[in-house]
Amino acid sequence: MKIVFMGTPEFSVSALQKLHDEFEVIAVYTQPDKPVGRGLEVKASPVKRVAQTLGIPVFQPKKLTEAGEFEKLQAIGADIIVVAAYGQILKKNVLELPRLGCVNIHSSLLPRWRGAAPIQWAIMSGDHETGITTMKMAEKLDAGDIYLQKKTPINDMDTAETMHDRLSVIGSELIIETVRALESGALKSQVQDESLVTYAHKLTKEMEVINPELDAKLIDCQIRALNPWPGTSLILVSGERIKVKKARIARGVQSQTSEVNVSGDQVVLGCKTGCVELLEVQLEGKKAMQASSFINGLKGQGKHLPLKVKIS
RNA sequence: CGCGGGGUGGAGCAGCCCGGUAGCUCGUCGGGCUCAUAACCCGAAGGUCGUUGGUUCAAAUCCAGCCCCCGCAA
Repeated sequence: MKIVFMGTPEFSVSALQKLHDEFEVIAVYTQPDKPVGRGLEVKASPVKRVAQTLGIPVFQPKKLTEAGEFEKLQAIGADIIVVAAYGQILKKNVLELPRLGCVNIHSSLLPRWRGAAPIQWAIMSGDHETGITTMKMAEKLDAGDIYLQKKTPINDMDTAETMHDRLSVIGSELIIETVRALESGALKSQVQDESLVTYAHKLTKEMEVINPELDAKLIDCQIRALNPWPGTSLILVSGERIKVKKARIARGVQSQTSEVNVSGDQVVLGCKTGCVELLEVQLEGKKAMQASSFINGLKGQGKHLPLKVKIS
């Protein structure tokens, strides 16, 4: 069983490792190294770094459709191609190349949340569960026939990060099952119900700003969905930006809408309905800190509550 | 050479420009007040001021190098 693996971010790493343990991964495709982070250092993708330690040949075409790339892939001679957040669209010729086809690991319960940010959108929308889908890839993005699915609940304190980590592991397990079943020819696929399709479009920086004139419930979902990236921020009337790293729905407290206040030992943001308790915040250039520490710091500087939040 | 902020008792900050006495808001410990308290009052412990070197009679403070943390942008 010869596998070509295509993936790029951290999410794909555990799948690659498991596939390497169970089968023969003969090549890895990942996005080209690019300048990233402070100082714009050129960095290899997480998948590339792991592939190299495993001694698997790495290919990084800028575009899989470039001249000569298809022939290279063809020459590798895979039985199956496994794709996990690779970051490139595969054309028909590639999809039809391997004997057992191209299989994708997608982190949602398709047909819900096709697209680039399924984990985040599931949390943002207040879904109570999400999961992993493996599917036979089609030309249309995330629209292929479903092989296997596995659910996992979204709990009150789950963030995109905790879900990402859990789903990454589930994904690696499910892809093993899927490949095994495909190998034995015992796997049936199921067409997606187009009437249930929703799209999880790409996240943007603009989504990080908290609008205090929304329900506390929605703001809580936003904070958990956008953690750790792009994060969520309160923009104060004074122009200061306060990143909210951790929060939860507050109970039994009140605060004026769009104001940050202290109620008992809680630091709360008044929303349209209800309040959100701020647990961990971060100022520009500062480390994340407990909300109570933040309040201590304010007092030390002679600043006073409440803090007014800019309404967007 | 992408732009920028920061490292000061357990936490968060001020002090640095204009070198010379360690400050503020909390926390901790002891005592007091109170029917009581996360409130109030009194007191105490706890800091090689990131690190190395330089300037100086004197450096948290000025200068140079190094280490670490973080925001923006990508």
